[in-house]
Amino acid sequence: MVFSHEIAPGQRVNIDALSLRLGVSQTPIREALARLESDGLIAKEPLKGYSATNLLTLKEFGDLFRFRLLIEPWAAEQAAKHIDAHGKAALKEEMQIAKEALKFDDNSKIEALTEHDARFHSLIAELSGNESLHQAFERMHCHLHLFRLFLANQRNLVSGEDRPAFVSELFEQYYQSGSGQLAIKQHNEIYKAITSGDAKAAKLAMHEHIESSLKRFSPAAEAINDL
Amino acid sequence: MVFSHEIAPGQRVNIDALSLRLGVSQTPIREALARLESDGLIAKEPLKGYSATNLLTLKEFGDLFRFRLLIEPWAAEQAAKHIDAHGKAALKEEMQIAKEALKFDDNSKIEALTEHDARFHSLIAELSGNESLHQAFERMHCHLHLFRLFLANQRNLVSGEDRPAFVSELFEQYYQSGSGQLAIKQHNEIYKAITSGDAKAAKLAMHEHIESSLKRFSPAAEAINDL
DNA sequence: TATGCTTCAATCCTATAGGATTTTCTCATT
DNA sequence: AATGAGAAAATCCTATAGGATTGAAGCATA
Repeated sequence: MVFSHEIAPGQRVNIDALSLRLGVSQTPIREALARLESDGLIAKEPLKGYSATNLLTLKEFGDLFRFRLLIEPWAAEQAAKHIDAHGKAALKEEMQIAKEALKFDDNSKIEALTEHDARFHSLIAELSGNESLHQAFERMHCHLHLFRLFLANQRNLVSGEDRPAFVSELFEQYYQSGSGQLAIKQHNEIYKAITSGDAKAAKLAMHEHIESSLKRFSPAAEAINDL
Repeated sequence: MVFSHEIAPGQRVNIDALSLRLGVSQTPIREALARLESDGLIAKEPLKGYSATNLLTLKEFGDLFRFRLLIEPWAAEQAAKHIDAHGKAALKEEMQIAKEALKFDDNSKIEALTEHDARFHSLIAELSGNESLHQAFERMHCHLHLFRLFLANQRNLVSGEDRPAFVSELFEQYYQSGSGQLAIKQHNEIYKAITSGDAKAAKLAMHEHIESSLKRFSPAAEAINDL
């Protein structure tokens, strides 16, 4: 419900209402909220209640990408060093899904590519073989994922002239057929480097991909920060 | 209770018993366990119950240190770049505590230095200015902290001849007055580099400190893994 | 008209009880 | 003596009810 913005960023979460809505009692609701709090998706104020956390601020957005630039190129490098048949198959399958997704229509394509991107980076974190890195990545990545789902949601909700310029720009530059396959091309570079065991190339390709990503999303992050 | 080994690694956690023991009902117990599960300190098996997670395996131990080698030198580097008066004061105070702790007797010294080490590294992660890194560090570090508290506990519990060799060796090498101040010396190197704004030196000093730490603790990690 | 106090509603927080599942113990059979 | 089935105990899981705290509305007074 947080990811689908059924519970919007900043919105308060009523335990009683959720309990009725989902047809379960309050105890399992409270457990779930406690877990989400650990993930940073829900904030708790004692004696006041729970509420969904706000979207990333501009600083948090920058911190997240600088952290990604620190750990993900290394993860790709390690993945290239340790890659095996099982890992190759998993990567190949994920790339196949991405290629199929490019044939979808706009809305479906955006949704499919967003999900693909999350799985692709998560997979490489896993293939790094370092459990600490993998866990750290997963915990961090859900915030970025939420950020992008928010953008996709904005594109669907706000139609025509009311739609903020940065939203239209972002999606036309990124997801449309022209340069829209850019991310997939970059993923493919990373994929080839890892499966061929070229650690150095994998590291470099990941670094460039994340920097490219940062440049694309920065205007959106700034616009959201000013809201 | 997990940190103090009142709940030992691997031991099952009975909700009813905890509820009686702490004088509260089951609901707040369940919430706390849900949070600890997110931290990886407690594991849940549905319809079976909760139990404290086991100590780090040898692989997890290695993963954790390789991850530290990736993020902490960078954190020290960033801290040196962004250091301000407030940060300098905090670091200075922490180093002062460490120097005082060296005067304590054996048991108190070990306890104090373990706590100091946790705070020192955490502080630098914070001073890096990167919130993503700081959070990732905190989540990971509690496992290492638990690992070392376990060692300190072993030293207290197992007396004389029954004490495993690696436990005695570790503490004599590390905490005793001879080379025991090694970690503090290394901390001091890092401290000086950061406060003087020498980013390169801070990064290097942190890297060497963690590698040194890894060498000291590896025998213990292997021995525990074989238990 | 603005400020402060009181009262009421909403919501969180906790406690207790009952149903469901798992585990363990006992007993009978091979 | 060992194995399998059945029953009982332990434990988890959920639901409901009541106490405690917070926030807002209403009223009186300066």
